[in-house]
This record gives sequence, C-alpha cells and structure tokens, in this order.
Amino acid sequence: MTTFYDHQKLEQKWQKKWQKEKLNLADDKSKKPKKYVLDMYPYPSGEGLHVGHVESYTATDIISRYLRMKGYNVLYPQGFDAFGLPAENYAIKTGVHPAETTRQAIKNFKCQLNSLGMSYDWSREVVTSDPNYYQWTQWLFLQLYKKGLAYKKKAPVNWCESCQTVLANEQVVNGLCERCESEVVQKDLEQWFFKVTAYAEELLNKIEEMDWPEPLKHAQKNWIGRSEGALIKFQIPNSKSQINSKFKIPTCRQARQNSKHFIEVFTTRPDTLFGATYLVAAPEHPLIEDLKLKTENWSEVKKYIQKSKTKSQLERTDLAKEKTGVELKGVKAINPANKKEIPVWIADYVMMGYGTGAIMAVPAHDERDWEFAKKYNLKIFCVIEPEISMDFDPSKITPKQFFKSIEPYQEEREKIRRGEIVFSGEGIIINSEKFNGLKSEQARDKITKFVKGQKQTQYKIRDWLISRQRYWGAPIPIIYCDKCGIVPVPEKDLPVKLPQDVDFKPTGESPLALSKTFHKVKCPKCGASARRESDTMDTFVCSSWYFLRYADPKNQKEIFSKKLIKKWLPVDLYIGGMEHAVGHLIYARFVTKVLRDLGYLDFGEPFLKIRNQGIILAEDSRKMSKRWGNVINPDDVVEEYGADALRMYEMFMGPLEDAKPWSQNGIIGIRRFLEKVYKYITRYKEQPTRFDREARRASNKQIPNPTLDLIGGQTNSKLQNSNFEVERQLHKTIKKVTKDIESLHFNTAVSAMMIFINEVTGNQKLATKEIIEKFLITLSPFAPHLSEELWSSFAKASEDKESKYHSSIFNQQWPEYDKKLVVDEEVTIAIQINGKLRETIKVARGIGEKDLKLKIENLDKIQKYIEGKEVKKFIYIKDKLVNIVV
RNA sequence: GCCGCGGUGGCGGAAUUGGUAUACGCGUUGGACUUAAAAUCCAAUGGGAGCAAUCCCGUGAGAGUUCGAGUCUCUCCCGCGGCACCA
Repeated sequence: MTTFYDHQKLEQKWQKKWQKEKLNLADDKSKKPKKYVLDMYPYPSGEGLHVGHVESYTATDIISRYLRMKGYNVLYPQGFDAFGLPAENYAIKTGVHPAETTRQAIKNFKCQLNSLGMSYDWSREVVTSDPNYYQWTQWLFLQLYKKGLAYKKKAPVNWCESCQTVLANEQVVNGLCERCESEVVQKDLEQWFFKVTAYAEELLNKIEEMDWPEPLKHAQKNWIGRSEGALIKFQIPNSKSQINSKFKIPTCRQARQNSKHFIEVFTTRPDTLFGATYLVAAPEHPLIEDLKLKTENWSEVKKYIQKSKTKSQLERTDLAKEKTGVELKGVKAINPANKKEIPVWIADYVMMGYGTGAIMAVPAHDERDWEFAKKYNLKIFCVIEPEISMDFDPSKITPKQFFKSIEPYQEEREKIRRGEIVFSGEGIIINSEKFNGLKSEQARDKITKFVKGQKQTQYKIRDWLISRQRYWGAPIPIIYCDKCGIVPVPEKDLPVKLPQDVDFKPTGESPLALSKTFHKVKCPKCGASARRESDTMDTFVCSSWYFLRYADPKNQKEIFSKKLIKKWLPVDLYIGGMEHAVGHLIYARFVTKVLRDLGYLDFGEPFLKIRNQGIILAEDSRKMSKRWGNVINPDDVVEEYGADALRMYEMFMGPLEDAKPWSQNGIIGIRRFLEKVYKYITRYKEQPTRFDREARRASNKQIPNPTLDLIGGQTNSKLQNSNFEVERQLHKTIKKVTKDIESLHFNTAVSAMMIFINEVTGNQKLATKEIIEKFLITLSPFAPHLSEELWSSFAKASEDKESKYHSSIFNQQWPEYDKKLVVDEEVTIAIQINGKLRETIKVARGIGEKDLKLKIENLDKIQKYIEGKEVKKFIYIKDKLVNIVV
C-alpha cells in the first residue's frame, strides 16, 4: 500500500527518544496517587513475541499511559519468567547453555516490546534466573520451611517419562503432561511440597470479593473443590463369632485389633447411610495390608493392587472405562446405622488422595456405586425417594386428577425402590428406622450424630509439589546430613548458585546430582560432610512472587522493603491468559497469604482486578500453529503497517476477553484511519492562516456561545454551526474514550475516534488547534508514535521554545470533557404506533409531552394511522421515543 | 456428567436502566479521478415485495411478561471453555 507517513522512521525516532528521556519511570518518592498495572510476564522463548502478547500488553500500555496523563504515579514493569524446560531441552539437543539461550531470547523480547512502543519501566526489570532474584526465591522457600509449610514426603506423584521430572497436579491435563503431552505415570517418590491446603478455605472464600472474570472465579472454586460432609467409622469385627456372641469378652489381642480395625469413610451424604451396602477402599489404602491375614483371597487382591499400580493416571481416570474391583473375602464391616454386616471391596475408582481413601457405597443413590453394584451383583437398598413437587393447587383438582398427576412420580419411585434406576437427588428418607420421613438435609446432621460421625470439610486441592528433577531452575536450599538430617541452608549462604559443570542429559535424577562442585558440601550445623538437595524448584515458585519484587527490584538486603511494598502493592490491574487460572494465580495468592502471616505484607490478595485476554485465532479461525502455517508474526506486521496500526487493530478486533480471528484487511482499515488523521492534521498545518482568519471572522459574527472558545468556520453561519458540531463531537469522543479505557472496552473507544475523524474529514469541517490537540491526546495511548509525531510537529510553527509542543504529548494532561457539550440541543424522537416504528421527528431537547403530542398529531403520516381510531395510550419517554397505542 | 460463557448482516463486532437493532471497521457494488491500474474520494449495502410512496419479515428455536424484548422469565437446540470416578 502506498503510505503518507513513514511509520518505520517515525516509530524508531520516538522509541529512541522515549528511552533517553525516561518518561515511564515509576517514582518511589512521588506524592501522587499510585496505580500498579501488570502484565503476566512472558517466558522468553526462542520464538519471540506472538500477537497474543501484543494484545494484552497493548491493553496495559494504553491504561498505563492514560493513568499517567490523568496524574497518577504508575508502576508498569516488565520482566521474564526465565527458568524452565524449553531452554534446558534445547541445551540437551544442541549443547548451548540455557543461560545463553535465555539471555539471547530476553534481548530479542525486549527489542520487540520496544518496537511496539510499550512504556515499561525497564529500570525495574526482573529476570527469575538471575541469582539476585532466585536468591529470594530460595529465601522464600526457607521461610515456608521454617513455618512447616514446606515439607518433604514420599508420595505417589505424577511423573512425565518424556520430561524426566515430576509434575504438579496443575500441570497434568487429562492425564497428559501439559508441556509435551506424553502420558503421566504415578511414581512413589520423596518430594518437596508446599502446604497450599492450609490456606484452602481462605483461598476459596476471598474469591467472591475480587474483581475478576466470572469464568476465572469458577475455575478456582472448582479447583479448590470444597465439600461438606462427615467422617464415619465402620468397624471391622475380628470374626463372625464375635459379632454373634455379644457377651463374650474379647481377648486382649482381639480387643487391640478391634480398636484398630475400622475403616473410616468420608461422605457428603450421611443421609443415605442406611443404604450403604458395601465399602470400597482405594488399592493404595494402608489398611489393606493390615487385613492381609483375614483376607481369604489375598493373592487375587494382591494381583489387583499390583495391576492398578501400573495403570497410568489416564487409564485410571478414564470415565468411559468399566469399573473394576475385588472383594476382600472374609472381611466384613458393620454399617453403624443399622448394624448390618456388609462386604468390603477394593476398587481403583476410589482415589487414595481424596477424603480417607475409602467410601461407603450407596448404590441406590450414587451413579458410580450403582454401576459397580450392578456389575458385581451387590445389594441395592433404597433409602431416599424424591419428593412430589406440588406445582398445582390441590384445592382446584379432583382426587382422580390428583392421582393421575402423581402417577409418573409413583412409577419413578417404584423403579428406584427396585433398584432399577438411581436417584442421586435430595428427597425424603425411607427405610431408615427413626429417621424416616425427614428431608435429606435434616437427616444429614441427625444421622451423623447418631453414628458418632464427625462433620468434616474436604477440599479437592492438594499440596503443591514443587520439586523438579531438572537443571534450569532455582536450587532447593536444603542440605542433607547423616547426623542432623534435613538442614536448611543458612540465609547468609544464599543464593545457592546453579553450577556450570553439568551434563544436561536427563537421567531421572536431577543433573545437579551429578555435578561434583555442587553436590558435596559441609553440614552447616555440625560441619560433617553432607550433600545438597539436587532438585530445583518448579518455575511457578519463581512466578508466585515476582510481582512483589517490582516494588523494590534491586534490594540486596531483603526480599523487598516493607515501605515500598506498602507504596505500590497490591496490583490494581493484572492482565493475562486464562490458562493461569488454577496454577499461577492460586500459587501467587497462597504465597501472598503466607508472607502476610509472616509479617512481611499487610494484605492477603495480590491482584485486585484481573482480566483475561482472549486468544487471537488465525485468519482461518483455527488456532495459530506452525503446523497449519497460519502464524502471524508481529514483527512482520510492525514492519509493514507500523506498531501503531498493529496496536490499534488488536484493540479494535473485539472485546479483550473474547477469542477473535485475525484479519489482514482489518489492519489495513486501521492504517487507513491513521493516514486520515495524519492527512487531516497536515492539511491544517499547511493552512493555519486560513483557519485562523476564518475563525476570527466567525467569532466576530454570531457564535452560539462565545465562552466555548470556538474558532473556525468556512464562510457563513451555517458552517459556523457545523464547527460547533465538531466541538460537540470532540467532547463526546473524549467522554466515550475515557469511559471505555476505564472499562477496558478498547474496541468501542477506537470506533469513537473513527467517528470523530469521519466527522471532520468527511464533511470538510474545520477543527481548531485546540480541538486537534485534545483529539491527539485522546489518541495517544493507542497510537503513541503518530500522536507524538503530530504533537511535536506543532512545535516548528511555534516561536516559543518553551511551548508545550517541545515536551512529550505524554506529559500533557488527559482532556476533560464539557458536560454541556456532550448533549445535543436537538434530539430525534422515534414515533411508534402500537410498538412499531413509523416516523422519526427532530425536536428541541427537553420538549414537554403536550407540545410534542400536538406536533405529532399534526404529522400527515401519523394522522393516517390514528384517524378514526381511539388513542388508548400515549407513552412518552423523554427525548427518546413516543408510542401511541390505538 | 457437572459448572461457566456465548449464539446479532457476507465477515469482525455496536446497542446505558427494557425504548429508533445492525454504530465502527472489513468486504461487495456503483460513481469520480486516471491512458490504465493501484491508491484516494463520494454513494449504496439485513432479507423480501413494489415504478414509487410505502409495506411485510428479521438478533439460534418456541412460548411468556410488557404499550414496547437482542436485553427480563421459562423450555429447547447449537457452539466454546473449565472440571471430571472428588464419594
């Protein structure tokens, strides 16, 4: 396309100047009110920035620039999530050290971000792989350790064969590794965990108070997964004879076993306890081993346990698969409600990690138990039936009709009783002795008390597994001593630096374990020779606190100073992808709460307002992917159309949070708009005298309101009026853009600016310099380079070297709109007859109902409709619409 | 299966509290300029009927509330996203 301005020259010129002038520094000492605007920092991959980054980063850049012009002291930093697997995998393949690839990638990213005109305060840059940063990640680990919130335990964990490392639950997607999509298997390993579960309740109940997107809130609530229920113990008697002969005194050994041998289950439905016809324990349940002697079919049981151990996460959780299990023959449990003896099974549809690892099965009222019971021919016993809903008036119905209407219910009840269908809802208790007739809700507490059960709240969320058997991460600052056991590295010895002499080839053990310089160490307690922990931390530990470091990034003595944290935190606006809903955001909230409880922070929620940007799809509406060859590289777009056009187009595409397909023609449309702005203002500059002359002439004649400081107008009063319209349009635009930036509706803000430009160019109306200036300021957060260029171009015309045009447009104040000017004096009123639009009429604003009625009734077209008919109603919505009902 | 979000022209999308549906952009068509093309500018552009004035139909489908529904209520269909044997 032919262009009227050279975006490359112009953009580079201003980018250089902005960097030199340091316009974007957040001021620690300023008394102005603060705002903290934050992007989710990028992982510096070799691929560079993609258009999705550009979308969210432009949004925050617009807001930051806007807030600065509004008079805020804005913290708008950027950094890099620099540790992580891709760099290490690349090192395995090529031998290039991750530090080197990361350094290169960061250099490239910064260059790209600058070429987009992002107004980051680079003096606060944070790089998580920098020892000055990970020193404090390690320090954080030590604080958690001291508090008992970091602990080591042997547990079944998710293991990715391909990445040769363990993964957090949050990194396993449908049984596959989030990163490489290979199958995740279970391994029993000794690993470090952070006790996120200790904060489950607070993490959950603060969600509602936050200004976050609804889907994000739901994802978090779901993940934390709170449910209320009860713990109930099922006794396992020693032998048949013991239950039958109540009065026989048990031997000491029997008594001891008796007290030990019970199975505790967690249930959310204690109201169905009378219907529990068997128990099921997870294959990993420790009690199974204890019951070995009693189990008559031990070899079969052992085989089943072995088999389920080798199953992958994917196999075990595959819902489509038929449930399997094995009975512990010879072992019985007593249902504490009705004292009936029930069988005990083992099945891998029960998970060890949730509740107690064992359940009471109520096949009549639980889908899964029903399926299992049907397969293995277990007893189904109905204890709840649905309530008949009376959504009709019984007094207005004959007995015959009544019975007819409840017929379907009766049929359903019969089927439930016979165990033909499952009823998992709430209802009325039956077959439960003295609890019969109660509603489920009432029965829950009563039955729990009756069997001496304990009320309990369970969460689905697990503790956060942070160990990784990989090199490119922050080393866990722990030393193992034969005498002293686990010894934390003293804080003064931090950082525990990553060694250079490593072999990157993964062996299932951390590469650090094979480094001679790293591994051997003296115990800080006793001085004996000891060994270092060789695992590194999950990179999400690094990103769980980076937003705090921006407040005080260069502090060598402490993680951050309380004073600066108080000045800048919490984050006022955080924009990033929805994919971090349950990982990063939960971890960051957790760490914030821990630091608060340790006295380092005085707030518990780091992000007051969060918005998620939607993904940008390719032009073919598929995901952008190398595989499809449909990836748009922002560098190419910047080169061809300019950063301003790219930024503005991405804002114009649609709502920030929606998924939107790319359109090459769309960006051309934006470029056309920018050209129009450029041409219009250039034309103005070429003929300022004409504008001024006409403005003077106009002001000598009839200006509607002289205080409006109106200039311009071509030849006569009609045009004067049209210039008045330009001023009105400007104020409407300022109002709309201001409101839209604050509510993040950037697409309609761009639209408003287009309407303004169409108004002044299309109708050949003349704007004044003041109008042009204000418009440019409004445009500047969106198209910073062009706005700055046009702003500064006024300086040449000015004789005064001290004039504002010699200073950046971003040092100007955001324009206020005039309330009087945003309302039109004339309004168009829609006239409806019986709700259908028939005519519109232009009248003066604020016209009274009587005057309007008279006017309308005189209109020929309206007379046609109301002639000879009775006007039943005349509805008038002020300055908007009239509806005549005939 | 459960939970959440959504469905508006040829396309991306606008539409305060229920008050003129389709703003703005793209595309398309016609015109101006040009030897010609591109670019630019102007005009038209939801569908249908009509010479026209004008009329009828239109926000996934159906019903309801209302003077009036894209917006509120109910039922259903479709798409996207999250969680998923969580007891």
